[in-house]
Amino acid sequence: MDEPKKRGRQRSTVAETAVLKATMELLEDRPLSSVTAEDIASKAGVSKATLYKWWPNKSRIALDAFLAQMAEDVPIPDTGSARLDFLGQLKSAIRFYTSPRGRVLSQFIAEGRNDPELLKAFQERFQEPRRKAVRVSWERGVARGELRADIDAGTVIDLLFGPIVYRLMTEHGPLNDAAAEMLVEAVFSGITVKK
Amino acid sequence: MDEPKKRGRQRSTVAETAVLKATMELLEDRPLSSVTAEDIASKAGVSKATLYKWWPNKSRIALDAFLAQMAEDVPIPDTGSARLDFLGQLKSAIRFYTSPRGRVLSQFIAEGRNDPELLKAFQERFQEPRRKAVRVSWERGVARGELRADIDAGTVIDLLFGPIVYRLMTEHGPLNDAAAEMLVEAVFSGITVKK
Amino acid sequence: MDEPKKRGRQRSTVAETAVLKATMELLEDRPLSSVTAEDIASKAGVSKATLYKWWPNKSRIALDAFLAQMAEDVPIPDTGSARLDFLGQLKSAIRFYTSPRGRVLSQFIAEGRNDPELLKAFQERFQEPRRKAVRVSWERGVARGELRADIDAGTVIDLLFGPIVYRLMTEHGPLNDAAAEMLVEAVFSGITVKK
Amino acid sequence: MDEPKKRGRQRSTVAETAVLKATMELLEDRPLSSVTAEDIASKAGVSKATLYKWWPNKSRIALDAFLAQMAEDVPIPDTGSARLDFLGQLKSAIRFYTSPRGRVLSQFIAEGRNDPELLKAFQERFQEPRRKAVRVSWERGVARGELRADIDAGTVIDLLFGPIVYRLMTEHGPLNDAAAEMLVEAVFSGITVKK
DNA sequence: ATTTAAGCGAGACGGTACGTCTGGTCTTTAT
DNA sequence: ATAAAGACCAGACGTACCGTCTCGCTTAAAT
Repeated sequence: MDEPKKRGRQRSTVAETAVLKATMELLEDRPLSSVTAEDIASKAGVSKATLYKWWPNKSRIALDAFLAQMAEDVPIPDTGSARLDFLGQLKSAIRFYTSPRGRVLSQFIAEGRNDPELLKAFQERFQEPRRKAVRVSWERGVARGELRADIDAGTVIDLLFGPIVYRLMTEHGPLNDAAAEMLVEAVFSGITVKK
Repeated sequence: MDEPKKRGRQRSTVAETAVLKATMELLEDRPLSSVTAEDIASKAGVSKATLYKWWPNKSRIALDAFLAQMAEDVPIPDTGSARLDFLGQLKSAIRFYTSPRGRVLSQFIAEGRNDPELLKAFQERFQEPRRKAVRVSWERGVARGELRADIDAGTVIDLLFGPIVYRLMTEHGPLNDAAAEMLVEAVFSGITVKK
Repeated sequence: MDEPKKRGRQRSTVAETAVLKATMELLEDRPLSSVTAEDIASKAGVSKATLYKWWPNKSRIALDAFLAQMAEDVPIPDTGSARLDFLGQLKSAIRFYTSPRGRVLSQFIAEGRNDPELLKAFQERFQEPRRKAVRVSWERGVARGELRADIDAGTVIDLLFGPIVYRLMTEHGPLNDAAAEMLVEAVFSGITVKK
Repeated sequence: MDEPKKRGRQRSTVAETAVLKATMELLEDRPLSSVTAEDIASKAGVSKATLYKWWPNKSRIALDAFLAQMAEDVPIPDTGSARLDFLGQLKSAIRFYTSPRGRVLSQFIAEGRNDPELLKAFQERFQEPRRKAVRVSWERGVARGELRADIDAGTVIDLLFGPIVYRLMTEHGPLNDAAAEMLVEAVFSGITVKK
């Protein structure tokens, strides 16, 4: 590789890892707003200066911590049936969103309201890869002639994931396998009565 | 009436109105997190003590300010067609969400992550009445035989409004009349190819 | 008196007194540079915000603390003999400078090197009153015909107090009654051999 | 020569000189407290580690920088008149103290309040040689019968230099040739009226 | 008419987190 | 071995905002 191998002390991977790990553990316990930079620093055994040397603020540390423990690449199911593919994706999304680690996600969406940079980073590094995976399933279904070519992928993705995100944020409805199944059924068949 | 007419100086409606008005004006400019209690107090010509006498915290002032300027009751369209009813409701929701005043709404959902009380109040006083209006349309459609009786109203409401809230929170897709039409089309007809 | 009695909560004299007292106690133990604002706040049972509301920085708190425990007005001895007056003033200055509280004084002169505002305040509020008292003694001596009218008071004051301040700052010589007597003898009689 | 020529890279005299020069230039501009170790390192083109390898702390670098640019040995005037000798020494001291480089001196006295080691080093390496030179003049004057043998040299030195140091530290009076002359006149003749 | 129980504006206060800064140490690679 | 680069820790700094509190004034029902 063409790494020029910088002079001087190298960035401590130990410190970075410790920070991300400590942050994630704290976030599983309590909301980002109640985790302080000092909490992170002391739990990670790192100085606050180091935190602010590498990250612009607390939220970005949290985002990195969150992403670091996510699988690198998003699996794309291929059952041969678009419906089953989507159902699988929905169910696994729901399972993750409702896990201790996944709950953190709603914090980023919330924090994104006050921090456009964070929102952008979150979109690029978390949302986009996942939306892309769904898009692939969609295109396969269209290619197979199962799905309507006249609807755009973005609309469909939001149709499936919007309700889930909505429930994640406001907790007004169930988030479980049954919910996934109902959504998929409605989206696939439509809500109207067929003659 | 059964007002015992309390002794002493009465609560100043002038002050309350001024607070709600000032708050709303501030919220149209910048996010709740950057509006301070002092900002509100000084803009309203009111003391901070008065604020905290009547509201438990800043967010609840904001919520009251937001609700105060909303129409008392939610109109329920009745065109005779469930599809047109929903389309109208969606479009008007989108128009509101994207207005200066409507944008504030996302702040409450965000703030709700750290403040369960606020979330609850927001749900009861804002969400529920609107969801109820949609539910009425749904039931009319079912009664008319247009819509499937085997899908529950909650699922359908989230199917229509989830994508919009999702886009409101993360700004990843368009929020306009066209989006409303695409959503309604997909939800009504389903996404599969009919033979 | 015509104090219009300001509206709102009055400045807490309790807090102010506590701050000054705590600060002075800390300063008797260790140098200003090692006393932190937080030390003062916590020892005084006051918040850091209150500190910075009333004082621009730590040094000014220290100066106020120092001055608060000094006698309001400087006594001017009047023995009828300029020599005895000066000797008394010198001895009591030395006694104070070498006391735990007096040692703090050198901190202000030192800190004054980095903080012109502090130096100015220190001069006006501590030095000037004391120099004035000596000046009065000087003028009495001149009026009585004991002391030379052709030397200016400033020079004489510095001749008496310069050596003491010098020793206070660099600790290179004794600071006691004997030193005061030697200084006075030399200054009064001159250092040359009289025929 | 018999230097065993140690293995490895030799201590860079270039680096040392650069550090001292850079430090002195910085100190002529602004107080020691606002010159950071990093300022010195970067201006000297040297790493901070090198600084702390050769000097225990910032103040000691400054002291070395200050002393490096002073004449090695202090001239001892010998006009045959103690009064003229002292006057010359006083004037040249004042001229130096008020020069850009000389002003730095007050920083060491100030810093000495928090750093006894520094004070000690400053005394030994700067003060003592200068005091010794004055002491020699004093002894010559005593030997010639001009000056009183019953006053100790330390007292006289402080009588002459104390006022100057005092004015250097608190800037309350003039520091110039005229001041030197007034001091010498007062110290030599005494402040009392002779019959 | 007088009391008395609020309500209110002004603004001080304690608490607590923020993000910045500097001093001084340590690690890595280059000389 | 010594240097330059630069990451690192410790911990103080001064600022900001929250929500509470105290003060003295005003208002209006109850006496």
